[in-house]
Amino acid sequence: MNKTQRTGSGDTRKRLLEATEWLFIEGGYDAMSLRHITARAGANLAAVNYHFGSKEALMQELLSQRLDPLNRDRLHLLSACERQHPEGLGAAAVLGMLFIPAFRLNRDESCGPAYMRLLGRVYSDPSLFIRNYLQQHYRPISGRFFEAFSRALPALSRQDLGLRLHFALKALSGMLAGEDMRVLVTSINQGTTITDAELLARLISLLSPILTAPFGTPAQVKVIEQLLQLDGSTARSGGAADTAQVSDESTAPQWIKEGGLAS
Amino acid sequence: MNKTQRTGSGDTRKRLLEATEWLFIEGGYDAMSLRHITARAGANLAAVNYHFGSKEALMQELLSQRLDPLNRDRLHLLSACERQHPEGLGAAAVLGMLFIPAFRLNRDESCGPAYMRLLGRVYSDPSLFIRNYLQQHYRPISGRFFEAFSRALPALSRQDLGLRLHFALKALSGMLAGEDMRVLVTSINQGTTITDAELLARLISLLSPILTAPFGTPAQVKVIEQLLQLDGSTARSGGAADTAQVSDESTAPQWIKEGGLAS
DNA sequence: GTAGCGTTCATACACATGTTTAAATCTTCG
DNA sequence: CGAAGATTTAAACATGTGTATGAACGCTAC
Repeated sequence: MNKTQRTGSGDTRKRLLEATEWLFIEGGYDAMSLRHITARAGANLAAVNYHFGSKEALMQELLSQRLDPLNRDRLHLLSACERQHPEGLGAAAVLGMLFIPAFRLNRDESCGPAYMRLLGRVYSDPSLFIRNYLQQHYRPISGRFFEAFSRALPALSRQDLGLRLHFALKALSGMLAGEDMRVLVTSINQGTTITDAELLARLISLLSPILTAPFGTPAQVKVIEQLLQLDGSTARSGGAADTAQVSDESTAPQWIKEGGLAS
Repeated sequence: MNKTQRTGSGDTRKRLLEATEWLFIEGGYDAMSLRHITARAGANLAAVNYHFGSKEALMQELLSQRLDPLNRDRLHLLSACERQHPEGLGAAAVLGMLFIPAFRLNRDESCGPAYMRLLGRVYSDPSLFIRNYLQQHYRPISGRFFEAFSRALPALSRQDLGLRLHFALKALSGMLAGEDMRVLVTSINQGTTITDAELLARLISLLSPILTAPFGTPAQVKVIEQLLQLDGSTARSGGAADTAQVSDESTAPQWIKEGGLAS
């Protein structure tokens, strides 16, 4: 389909892709206009439609370049690990297979200047086009990993597992997209940067409880039920009713102490 | 400032607000144009600017109507509970103070048709206007709850706590915004709907480990380090190198078994 | 009835978006 | 050189957006 495309200065294509990547990382798909892209790339407005055909085709090219190697590596790593451990993998290990290739690629300069943030944007972008692209191009890999998680957590129903996975990945992409990675990297002992491996271990530590934590006990449910059934009189009356209303919540302390992790 | 505004048919204002709420829930702030709003409300295009002054003012009015009571209830509930339990609250309890008012308001028909989804949209909308509004109107309450969490989890540094809270709330808003609440409500024992209290208990069960889970052990970090340092040769070479490469990962099984939760 | 006022309406403005066109320019090779 | 083809350019198009204007409508009170 594509001709050789190797004449003249020729790097306009590359510059357009670079500018697109930056602007997408910074603001997402909708906030990234062709005029911004071409201005940043030092190219003419029509260049995008000449070299790629449309804005969506340009974005598709970028996503393909960035995401295809990632998913290929993920599948390879997962398959290889499963082959090597027929006794089964734990949920944390499967999470590792999902993240380790991303961290590997993040080290290559060839894979973009801020690979993690790019990934975060991709997974959390609200644009219909991006969501459709992901749904189409990620079906095989997501199914593959779902099966792996399902084997690692046989006690969970498939619906429950889907819910928890969705929950975990939403948290992750929201984190990757923002500036928060920096915080995650340099936090805790303030100032000292941590290695990729430590960062990865932290991520897995935060995410795997989402997959494995048991649901609330009947006792907790009962306490919450009582808290819920107190009509929200604070909203209507003034402030005097506060103490009177809350004195009804005298059944709470057991749960509050039971569920809490005081120092 | 506002006049009594009580003449003629007069319900245009209300219809505009209702249409705005629906369209915001369905697509977010940017996807919601004045022409869509007015068409859905059966009003003229100019009606928004006549009754509210601008699109942003209209949205601000909606957010104020929906969010102000929520935050007032949250603050009241937290203060009352703290007063009643001077020995301190657990992290799960503070999470409860954050969510219980939302569930209470969700029962009122007067607070909109899909209060939870509205909340999810508000917290996850990428529009600059919405984010600024939240940052301005939520500073007191977020600071207040941060202190409560900080007291409940004194072992965590403030940076660490901020990170984990951000993480947890990203997961939550991503979940609320989608259709996934339905799944959460009707899942597990397929078909049987669960009560609000059970749902709330599940949410807290999923979120509180994010706040309390310890970070990865040095042993895990070491395994991950080794997995990371294998160059991603799968990306470059063909498929024959797979088994050879992965045979280097023979140090993994300890961690994989240690970290996993096999049936 | 008619003046006044709140409300609705059709319309236009200024701007931003993705896309297209045709001319101008550059590069390459016979 | 000079023709052919690839690339760049400026300009326009069609559409969508929030906002503003001035005329028309409907009701109330004098």
